[in-house]
Amino acid sequence: MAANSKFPSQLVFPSGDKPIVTATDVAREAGVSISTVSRIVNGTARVAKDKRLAVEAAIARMDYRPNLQARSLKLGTSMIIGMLTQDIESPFLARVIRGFEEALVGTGYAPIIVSGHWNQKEEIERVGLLMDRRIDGLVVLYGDLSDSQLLEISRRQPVVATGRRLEGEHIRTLQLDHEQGGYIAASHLLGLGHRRIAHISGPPLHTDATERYAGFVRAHREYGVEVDRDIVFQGDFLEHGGVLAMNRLLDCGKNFTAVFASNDQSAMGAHLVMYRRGIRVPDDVSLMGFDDIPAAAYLTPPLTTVRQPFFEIGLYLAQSLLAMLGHDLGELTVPSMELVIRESVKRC
Amino acid sequence: MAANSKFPSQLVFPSGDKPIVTATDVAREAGVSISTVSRIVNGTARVAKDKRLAVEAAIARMDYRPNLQARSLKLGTSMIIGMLTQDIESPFLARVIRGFEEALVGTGYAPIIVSGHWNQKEEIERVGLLMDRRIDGLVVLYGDLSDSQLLEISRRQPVVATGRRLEGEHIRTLQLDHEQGGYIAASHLLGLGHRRIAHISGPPLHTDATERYAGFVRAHREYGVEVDRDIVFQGDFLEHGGVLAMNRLLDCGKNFTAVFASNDQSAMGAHLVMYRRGIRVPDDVSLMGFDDIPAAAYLTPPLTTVRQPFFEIGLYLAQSLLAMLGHDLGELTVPSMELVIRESVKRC
DNA sequence: ATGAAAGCGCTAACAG
DNA sequence: CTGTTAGCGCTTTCAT
Repeated sequence: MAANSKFPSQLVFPSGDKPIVTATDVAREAGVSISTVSRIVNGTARVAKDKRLAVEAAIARMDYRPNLQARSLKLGTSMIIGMLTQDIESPFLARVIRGFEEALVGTGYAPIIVSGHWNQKEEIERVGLLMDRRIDGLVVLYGDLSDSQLLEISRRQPVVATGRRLEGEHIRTLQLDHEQGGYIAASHLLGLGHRRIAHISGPPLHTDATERYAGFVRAHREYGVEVDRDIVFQGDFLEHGGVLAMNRLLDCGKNFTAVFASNDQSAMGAHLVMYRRGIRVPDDVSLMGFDDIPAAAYLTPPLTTVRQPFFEIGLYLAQSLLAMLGHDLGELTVPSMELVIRESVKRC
Repeated sequence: MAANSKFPSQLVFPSGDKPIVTATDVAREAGVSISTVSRIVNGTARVAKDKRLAVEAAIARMDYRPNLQARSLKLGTSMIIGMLTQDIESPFLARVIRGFEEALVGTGYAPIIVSGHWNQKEEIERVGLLMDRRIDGLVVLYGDLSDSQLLEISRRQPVVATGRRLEGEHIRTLQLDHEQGGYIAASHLLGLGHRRIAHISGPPLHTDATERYAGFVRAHREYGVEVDRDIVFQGDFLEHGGVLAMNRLLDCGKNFTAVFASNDQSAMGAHLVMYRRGIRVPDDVSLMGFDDIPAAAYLTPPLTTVRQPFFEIGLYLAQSLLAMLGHDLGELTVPSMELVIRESVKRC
């Protein structure tokens, strides 16, 4: 069997020393036609037992693996899903990706991830590259692409996006209720007796951030307490923005008993500033975050926050996309936010 | 020009409503042959100005984008690089990926990332999937693949791997000097007068971890102080392992003035335990980490640690791989570790 | 049940 | 300078 030790001349050694074997090679080795090989590999039709055995033996012996690119070209489907994320280092985006990835296991689809770095031009370019590879679907995790750009993109392949609400035939969006999240956070503080609550906001154009603030305002209204705009300072959803805002807050001379940071990363920055200035959390001031990133549980004190179900968001996105691709996965449950009480907030 | 409003019948609408246009369509539209289109798109040869203009106009008008899969099939190169990571949520792996990604920008290569979750079986399967897509190169970020498996894989396409040392024609490895890193950490503590230094180790089979410990031991030897094995406890490189180890350490009754955690995540766990038990860092005990993950700078107090240049590691890996793929990028500098002094360690 | 042949979209000889 | 043609590796009619 190992008798034909000389390889057919057309076998190539692309960059390694191991020949790359094609279905044609397997067919020759097994003494059948290439169509038979294909049928066996894909289980597309019945094949006589002896041939099947011969082919399977050849496949194993030669270590044949079908070329997915060729198959894709023929089938008109790449089995790859493009993911546009903003920053692969972001703790919460990473968790969404992880959930998405998890849902894809076993489906044959593989994600290819590109980063846009919150830069519209870059995002467009990267998505273009993805589309050049004929992705079967695209998931857009936040970012600065306009709604109409997204709609246009969805004319090529199904799109699912987070952080916006959008209607379209080949597009699905997931937008959690951030207003409600902000409301939950503020209510918790208000319910514990806090009446002067400072806020570190997010990027002014980021709707997730502005909605959280809106919920913060609504909670105040319900409690009949006025929000003092003098103690809301702008952050940028990053740690450093949190330190800047917290410093300004402390320097403005106004008093307050709690601060609601628009996300955990801002809260971490604020926390550090208070540590530096000898302000104890939560004894001197309570601190509340938003997101529940992995590090939140290991701050000292562990951070009270509103949990966004990132992993489940990833799962949900994958399911929505798969559904548009014709894979039926039954009911989809929309994840919701929930208060995570730890130790950075105390009764006022 | 928009006169021919009826599309050629063979145009298909895969899952969107926008026709997918091929080079053939462009050729027809511009009144030239398909090879001319190819030549213009790739800049492969001189083409008469009028035809070039006509083709470019057609491309713009029809919004043509070459099908990379087809090109790959023809060229025998996919322009995709596979990355096997262990956990996309790991703060340090994410940074390596980011560096890698950065180095790839503009090269035409795109990474596709899969996770192995520190599970050999899973790793093999994912790498197989990657190879089915005929990746042009593979980068292996740590993991449980054996050296011989890696060598075998490198017979198909160039491989670059971290966390081990390995020789092979189509394989390059990057292994930082963790022994030296451990030495740096321990020396810093010893130099500040600490004589009883506890250690939270990493996974016992993880060579990075064992080497760090070896460096820790060497530093002690040089200072002529004995390491007390009773105050080294095993962790797992994760936060929770850090809390478990720290609790055991505190409960064992032995005294110590500093703890060297084998990585920052372990240090975070240990830090939380001390916070809980009212032990002040660094006043009561000094704490030293390893890695310098993003969160390290925002612990309270900010964590003194040994920085691993993850971003640069990513860059380096990309360069090595690109070099094997025939792209000359000049000198490669091997990044080294360095002490990052913050506030979690003080003189004893 | 199986083989021959066409063709997915593209590039690269090879002729003109 | 430009068009014709032969595949890249695969799946899938269409005959047999």
